[in-house]
Amino acid sequence: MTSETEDGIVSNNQIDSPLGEEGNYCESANGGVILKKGPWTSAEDAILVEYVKKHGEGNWNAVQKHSGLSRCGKSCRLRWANHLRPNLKKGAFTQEEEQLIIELHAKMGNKWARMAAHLPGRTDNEIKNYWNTRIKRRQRAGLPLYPPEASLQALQESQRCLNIDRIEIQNKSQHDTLQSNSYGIPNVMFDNLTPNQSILPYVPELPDITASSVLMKGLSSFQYGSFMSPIMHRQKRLREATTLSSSFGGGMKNEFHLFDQFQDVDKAAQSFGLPFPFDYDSTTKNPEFFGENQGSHTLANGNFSASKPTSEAVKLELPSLQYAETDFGGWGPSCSPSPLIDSVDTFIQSPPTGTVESDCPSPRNSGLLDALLNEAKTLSSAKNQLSDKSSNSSTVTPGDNADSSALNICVTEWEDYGHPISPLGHTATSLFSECTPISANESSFDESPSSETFTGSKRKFGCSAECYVKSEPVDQTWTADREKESSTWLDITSPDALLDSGWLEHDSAHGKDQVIVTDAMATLLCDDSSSEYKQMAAGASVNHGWGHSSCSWNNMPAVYQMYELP
DNA sequence: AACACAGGCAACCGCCCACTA
DNA sequence: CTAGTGGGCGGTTGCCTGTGT
Repeated sequence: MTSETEDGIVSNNQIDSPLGEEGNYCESANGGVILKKGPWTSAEDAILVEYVKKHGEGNWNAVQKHSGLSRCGKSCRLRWANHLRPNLKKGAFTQEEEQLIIELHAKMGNKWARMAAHLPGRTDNEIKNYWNTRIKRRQRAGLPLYPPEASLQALQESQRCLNIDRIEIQNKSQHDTLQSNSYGIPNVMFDNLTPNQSILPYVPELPDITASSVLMKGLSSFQYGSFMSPIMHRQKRLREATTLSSSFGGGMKNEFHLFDQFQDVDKAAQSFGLPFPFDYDSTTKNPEFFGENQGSHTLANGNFSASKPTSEAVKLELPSLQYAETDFGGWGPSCSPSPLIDSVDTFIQSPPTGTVESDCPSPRNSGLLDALLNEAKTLSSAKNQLSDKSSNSSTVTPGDNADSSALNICVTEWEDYGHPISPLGHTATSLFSECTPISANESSFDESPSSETFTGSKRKFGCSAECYVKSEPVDQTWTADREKESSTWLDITSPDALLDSGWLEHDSAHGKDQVIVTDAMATLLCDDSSSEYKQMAAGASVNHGWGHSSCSWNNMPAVYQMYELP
């Protein structure tokens, strides 16, 4: 807590001594010097500012030696970065900043420092606090974390990323070395770059559906895999504070920088559950889209954030948007809500002990999903064939009504997914019903209207959001067609449903419950890889959930592990 | 008006990782 | 290989403020 208000009024008892006699002290690591903790005094600030003026930033541990300031280096660095640094903005975020934060978070996840790089004068901590507060608010209000605009933008960019990924992989397969360009990124990647991509200027536009995007499309249901990326691969975190701007501008150090960024963008968009290629217009014009996506967002709201080591219960840290939807639209006639939420949530809370990591050297190692993808890619030599097959199975046609509905998540659909044993403690239906269609003018991202609508008093937030939100009118655009669609939704939270749907088959002929991955999924995974997994799956005894698999569960690809039930 | 309570927020701490000498 | 350093991020703490009683 600062000792100084924004007007420069210094609080009492903290003015005179740089040591701040009221402060806490701790033993220094070196020399037994007592270092102060706690709030900074203005005198300390002055010392630090003076030091930085003289010596510049960096070498923070020298501050204490040279200036006599009884603060550890890190404390000095943080103080400088968060409070004393020139050009720091103080005060509330502007609407533009809020919007940018939302967009950035949709793309990056909890990459506060990187987000801060896009917000001059703002610090990562400031953004984090803002976001966490915002999350709480929206969770209570049963609102989605992201407005549709941010979702769509992130989605579009993610599609490009997927395409880039495809190209990169193709490039690798065609050239063992990356000598064609020093970064291993085809020149074509930048040819169609949209110059107005303020958020992700490095993301080029690439046309068409691709093998990897098809995979993503089909597997984006398992976005949790990639959501865990920052957790599971934290050790692989790359330094990229400057790469957002520098990578495209030529400052990129290597291809991994670039692709790590893609990975983050990737994660954001995998969750949208939108058909590919994504038709922006058809969806943005469809009011249902926004409202219905909320359902998943609401779900995600309930799952939000934080990370733990992989070996323990894992909480999600990526934006809810990123695990907002499963994308059965890519597999079936339309996009679906997130039937995996429950099961995946369970999965995440009790992940398999093994680490699903691909040996594939792809730089896009973003977690379970990427691991799967990499495996699939590695195993598959017929990348483009997959695209054909998958596009056949995913009959989404941009622009038509079916497509629009494919983007939608309807209450009734959610009711289909209301799993009685949801570990979330309530069904997806109830979660969805808590959310309210987002209005176009909510693009201000101000939650207060919702608060008023639902509560009239923040105090009332203490009550479950559904107490207030359920009174909101249900999506009136529900149609018979979509209701029909809903009957085709696959509830893969239940192995039975998988079995019923044909995705999995009992092999009762062998006298015991076995699961065989059907060709449909095989197609999705591409034939080569799936055949391998088929064998693995065939050896797994189902026992209502694959947790009792007799084959090596840890060796199962993430996509199958996701089916584990509570 | 006083009080209790809950939420918002700023700021710090601890852990971890990447980089570098 | 190791220690030092900088940096990122999750979590926590405590104060402030608004609201209801």
